[in-house]
Amino acid sequence: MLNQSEPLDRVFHALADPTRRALLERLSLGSTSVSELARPLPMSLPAVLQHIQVLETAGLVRSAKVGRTRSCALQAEALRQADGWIQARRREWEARLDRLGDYLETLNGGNSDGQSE
Amino acid sequence: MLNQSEPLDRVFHALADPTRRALLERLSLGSTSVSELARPLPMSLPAVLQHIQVLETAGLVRSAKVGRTRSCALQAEALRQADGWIQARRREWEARLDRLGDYLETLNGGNSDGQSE
DNA sequence: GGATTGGTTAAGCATCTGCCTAACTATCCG
DNA sequence: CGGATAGTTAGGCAGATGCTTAACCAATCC
Repeated sequence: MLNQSEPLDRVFHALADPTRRALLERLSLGSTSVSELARPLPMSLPAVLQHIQVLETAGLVRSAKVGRTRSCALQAEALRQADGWIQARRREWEARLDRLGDYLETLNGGNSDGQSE
Repeated sequence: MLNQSEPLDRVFHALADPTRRALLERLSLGSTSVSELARPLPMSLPAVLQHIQVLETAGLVRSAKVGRTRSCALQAEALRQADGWIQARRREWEARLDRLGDYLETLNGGNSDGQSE
């Protein structure tokens, strides 16, 4: 993709990085500052800033500056979107996998009569 | 990240692309072949192949060759991992957001006494 | 057997990512 | 005021990504 314009793109992309997931895990324990977030991480402050910006653009984090420190907090809404997509898929295909035929069908050559409903 | 070694990295990365999500949505209707998957997409067959390989590496799709066609099917397990991570986060922070103090705390400067438990 | 259909491999390219360092601004402390 | 602390901006670089075209292999089909 040249640029990830869709919200889901941004959310999943944000979640695809272990550093960013670590940030979210830390934030799920409570709001905190940028340098506090950066402390345990093996990288420079600017790098952490960039990760936070990615999270913020994805709508996973909101932040506000108070005095000279920036406080970051989680925002649940974006997660719900990602969750919603996954849930929809899980429902669809777990239902389907329950129908025994699908696996056999796969072994047999697939799309012969794949979508029997 | 230089390479995404962890499973969650691979799964979320795979989900971050709209083409790949479209493939999964199509596959959630039933197993099918590579060229069938490629037909509605505005890109070359090799490009679709690469997307499928990404999905397969992430454990979201399994495929097998039968005759000269390759049949692709969904695999639910990897999704459950991604889902699991999201659920854990949601539980943590939605519980937290229920505690009214957190939002105020954020507006007030954050990590002052952030993790009150 | 030769053309077709379905897939695969290889090479190349523009762009994006994640990181760094250096330099700069904006508080807050004494 | 002067120094320390917290964050921000800018520029740059190595490696990953998403795509393309061209060439190639392998089952079918006639």
